[in-house]
Amino acid sequence: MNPNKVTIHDIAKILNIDSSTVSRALNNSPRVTEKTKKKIIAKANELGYQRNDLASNLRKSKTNTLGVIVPRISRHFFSSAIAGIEEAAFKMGYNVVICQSLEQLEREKSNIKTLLANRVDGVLASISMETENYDHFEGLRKRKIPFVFFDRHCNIPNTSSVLLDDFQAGFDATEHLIFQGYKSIAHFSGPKHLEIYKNRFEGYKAALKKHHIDFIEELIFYSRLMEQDGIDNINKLLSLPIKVDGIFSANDVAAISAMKQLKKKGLRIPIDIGVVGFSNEAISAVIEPSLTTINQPGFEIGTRATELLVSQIMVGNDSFIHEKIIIQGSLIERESSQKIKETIE
Amino acid sequence: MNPNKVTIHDIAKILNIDSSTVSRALNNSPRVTEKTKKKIIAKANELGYQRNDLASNLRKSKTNTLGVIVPRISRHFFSSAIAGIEEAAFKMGYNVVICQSLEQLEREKSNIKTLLANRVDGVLASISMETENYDHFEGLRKRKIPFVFFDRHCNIPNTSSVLLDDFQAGFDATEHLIFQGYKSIAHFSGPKHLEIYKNRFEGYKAALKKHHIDFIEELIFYSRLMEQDGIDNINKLLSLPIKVDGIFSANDVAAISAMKQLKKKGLRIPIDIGVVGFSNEAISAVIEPSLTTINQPGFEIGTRATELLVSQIMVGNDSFIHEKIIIQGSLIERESSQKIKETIE
DNA sequence: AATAAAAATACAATCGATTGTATTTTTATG
DNA sequence: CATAAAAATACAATCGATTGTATTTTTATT
Repeated sequence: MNPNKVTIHDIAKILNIDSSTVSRALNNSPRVTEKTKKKIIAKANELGYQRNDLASNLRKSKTNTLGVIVPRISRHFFSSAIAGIEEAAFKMGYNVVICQSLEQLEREKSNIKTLLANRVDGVLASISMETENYDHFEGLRKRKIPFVFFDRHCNIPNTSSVLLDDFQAGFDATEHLIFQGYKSIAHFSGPKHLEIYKNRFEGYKAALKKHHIDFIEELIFYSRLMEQDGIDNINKLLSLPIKVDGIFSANDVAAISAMKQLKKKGLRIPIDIGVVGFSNEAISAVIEPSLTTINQPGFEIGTRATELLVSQIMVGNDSFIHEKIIIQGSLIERESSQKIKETIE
Repeated sequence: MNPNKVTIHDIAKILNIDSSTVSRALNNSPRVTEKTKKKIIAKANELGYQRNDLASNLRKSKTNTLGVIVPRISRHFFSSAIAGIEEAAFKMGYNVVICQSLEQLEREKSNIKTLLANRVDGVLASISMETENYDHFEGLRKRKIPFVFFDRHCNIPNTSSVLLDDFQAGFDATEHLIFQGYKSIAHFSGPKHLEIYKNRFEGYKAALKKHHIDFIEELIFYSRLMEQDGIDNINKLLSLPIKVDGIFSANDVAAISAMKQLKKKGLRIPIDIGVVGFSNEAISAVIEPSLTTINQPGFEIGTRATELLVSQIMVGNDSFIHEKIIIQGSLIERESSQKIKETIE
């Protein structure tokens, strides 16, 4: 017999008992004697029985599975968040299904459809850069499937999310540059509709204000913060009539390509210009000069988001407590912004 | 009504037709009139109907889902392989479920159990460093679930796999060092039982032999090729009575930490010692000096493996054609091994 | 208009496990 | 030993979709 086809009915027939007893035995129900349980479990192992979760989940209308949607799994922040999610989910008896939107709205929509069709018990999501319309998430809500945003969230009422304190991190990054003596600081921001970039930008502005530095509109560069964008931003920046001596980039990828371009143009980092990134990608510690950046505790954000989600699944009705958890990032000071030290040496 | 609870029976009742007709209409069966189809689809959309794949898959005993097991999604090679897998799977109408073994045998086993319970149609796997026993894969075979290894495979008969030509790549890497004038070349190898490391090692030996360089057992360092291992290897290597002027590391991670340690010990790369890695991690292009390495075409390996797996699923019986596909890697020459250039300049 | 052929739809079993209720068996008590 | 109470197991419906077969309706032909 193909062991993949072994069902509780086969076991029941062989042992001449009812399949309901087999089911209960395999689920360790107190309604079955130890003796019978042993017999059943032994036979199940012998036949290589493997429960069919499709049938089980269908009957229970519960899959014990959480869906995760991230822009890309290869980004350091997301892969560590996923590690945290898997860890927390496993502890609480949940499986995890991972989807990538690859920063595309259409993919994100289709991810949600797939998760829906597979009846996941809840969804954890970090939205794509293209996502400006949130109807697909409203669809989840209509179907009463709890969801929690982490990091990149949607600004829609009554949703739970676990977020980095992007304002504070943006503030810290900028103030660090100011403390180091940089005076004319540009900012590389991401798509305007994304809350995280708005908040990092607001933090930047607040730091300037605190230190009585004029905010100059021309020093803000919007892009998708991809590799090419960092290069383009530098080219634009160098053609400005204003002399810039510091850059706070809202991600590391753009910061790193910007540094390369700066070097190519003959500028010295951190002496002529200081650079601070955001996310603490693995590369940032290795490049030369190493990149000062904000560390986002991905693992913790993942676990917290998962715990929040599971607690909402447990409650099980509409009366979720829609909670926002704010996690603090931390500035990692590296070479790319050490004007003081470099100048002294 | 909770839209998540809408079934074909609800639609059938409302329209006063049979649920089988609804099912056929939604699956675009020719057995239903266009007029009826339109009516049904309209009502389905109105109610926010979403097929329950659990029920559908249970009935069809086919999930249209492929399971993927990788050591970690954060490694560049694996995330690009996954991109290739998703691309190919999507084209052929399959979903993909990703699992991480985190290099642990126990996790790998439990991944297989989960995939089995969820009745995936096939499995793509790259085994963990701990995997020396292949019983869990034999379990898949017993259940007649096709599987294909990619990159890190098991050397068991009658399995399909898509592999890098590790021998050739190891040969090329080593010969490149020899061409550059390095004469005493050490090799950092991985766990002995993994085929990929065996083959890279064999390639190394073959290159030495071709160029009449004696093979010296002491110059082979086995480890798990993690960050710390690169450092440890250098310390051991520098304490040898033999002067080493080249290193071929079986992965980039160990190569990079080794370079750091070499620099710390005052050795100049590539003048005093040349280094070649393996895998072409993103960091390798960015560090200084940039690392010469072997590029593994992850995306292609992913698509090829997926195509092979799906073809075996299609055949559907035991008579799989167990195929091995060998893909060529390519040497990417960067600064860490350019003795010739550096010496001339 | 009658009737055969074809088209459209309805019926009913099925996938495999779960679970409330009913029945049988065992144990305890007078 | 009788009988109630408790324990163990059996029965049967159910989750939601699919699909082979049966039935009804429509269309075509004479």
